[in-house]
Amino acid sequence: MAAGTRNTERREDALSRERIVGAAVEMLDGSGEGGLTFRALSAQLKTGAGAIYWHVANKSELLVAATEAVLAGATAPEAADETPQEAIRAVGLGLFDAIDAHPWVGTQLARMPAQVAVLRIFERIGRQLQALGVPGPAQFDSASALLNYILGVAGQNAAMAQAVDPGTNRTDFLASVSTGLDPGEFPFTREVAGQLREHDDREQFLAGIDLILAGIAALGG
Amino acid sequence: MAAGTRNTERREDALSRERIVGAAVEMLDGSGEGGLTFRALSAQLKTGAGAIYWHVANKSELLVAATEAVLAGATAPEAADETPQEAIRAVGLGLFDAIDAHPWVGTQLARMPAQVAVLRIFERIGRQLQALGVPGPAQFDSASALLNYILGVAGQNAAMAQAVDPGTNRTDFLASVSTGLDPGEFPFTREVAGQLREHDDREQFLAGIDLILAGIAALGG
DNA sequence: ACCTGAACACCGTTCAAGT
DNA sequence: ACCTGAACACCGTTCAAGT
Repeated sequence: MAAGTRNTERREDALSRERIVGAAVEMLDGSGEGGLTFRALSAQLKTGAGAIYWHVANKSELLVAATEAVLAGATAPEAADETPQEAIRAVGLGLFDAIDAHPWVGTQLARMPAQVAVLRIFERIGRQLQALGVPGPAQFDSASALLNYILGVAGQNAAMAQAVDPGTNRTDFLASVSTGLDPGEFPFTREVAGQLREHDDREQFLAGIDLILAGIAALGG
Repeated sequence: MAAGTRNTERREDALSRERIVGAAVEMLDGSGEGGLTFRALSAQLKTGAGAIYWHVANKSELLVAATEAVLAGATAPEAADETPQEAIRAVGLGLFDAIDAHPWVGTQLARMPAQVAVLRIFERIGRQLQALGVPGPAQFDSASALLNYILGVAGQNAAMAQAVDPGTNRTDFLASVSTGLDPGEFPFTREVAGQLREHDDREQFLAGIDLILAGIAALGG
């Protein structure tokens, strides 16, 4: 019962769904999507591989649960004094930052449709659009546009994090890719790559949201 | 040398990268992402599993090549009489329809960053924005917003196609999901689900593009 | 140069058997 | 009720050996 001095993992008595999901999140954070294995997971939890299946149906369900676990903490607590636009930006940023910290979440959101976590984002966006006064028929299209944009960014960020090895940063990677492009075929891409230095992914994400919000305002009026 | 009467697959003499990629596309179309296997592929090509590795480095490269092969035919031929907005819509629709026919392409685009196919879309969008007169500093953000939106839709469509079994349609699936949601927690989502009947994915996709284009026009001054 | 196919090092998942 | 761990049916990839 006494805690060991240098023993990091405490010997919790029973296996539980929470412990399994927690360990899965840790493994996903530490070694990426390929790092999560029922063998590695059971080794870390000090059980047999099949024990996990008593608490979790399969790997897909485990990934969904891990995504939920991460996103539960990512949804900001709805400040009362913010405008609908600010609220939408906050929802987006919460997701952006969560995926920045856990890139595998981005892949997961893009893979499974109508996941509860995705529906929750959709719901929050939709309510803010209603508060914003977007007319009924346009609400569906507007919420979908915002959600799809956010999921698109999420997916690209996740893909980038997976492809670029942890040492180098994204900007260097993209810059090197674009330098290799044929100037005749890719003039725009190469020109824009020059602005990569003073470029911030997070700011660009927000700029995109503002663009869509401006469009909603323009068409709704 | 004479063609068999009832023999569907002609016995082409040599294995080649093109034949491999072609067979891979067929298998992906027919049995989805999980259906593409080096064993199944080599069986259909009537060779050993390892033979493929002489023409293709690994499965990841094969998927990229298959995506390129499909998208090569999807890029519309740049009509001369269309406005920049129409051209952007056309690029988007070409991609939308290609992914509708080959859902695995959507997943693939979301998975690998800076794929040539993606850069080609980015380039075409960017050039149309220049033609539209979008000021230099805003071009990068605007092109990124459009690309991320398009990729987001692509990913969601792909996920949907993978999750819903071929028999049922998406609308029924989404409707049944939303009916199961707690009305107190998901009022907007449930309300919007009622509009699902008279809803068209393709039209909603275009509505989103128009929303972003309107935002670009509004912010561009 | 190109192909064969057995072998290697893995997977997710199942299931009899234990406590 | 919960856990164990061997076994099953797969994977992608490699590589000696063939032609």
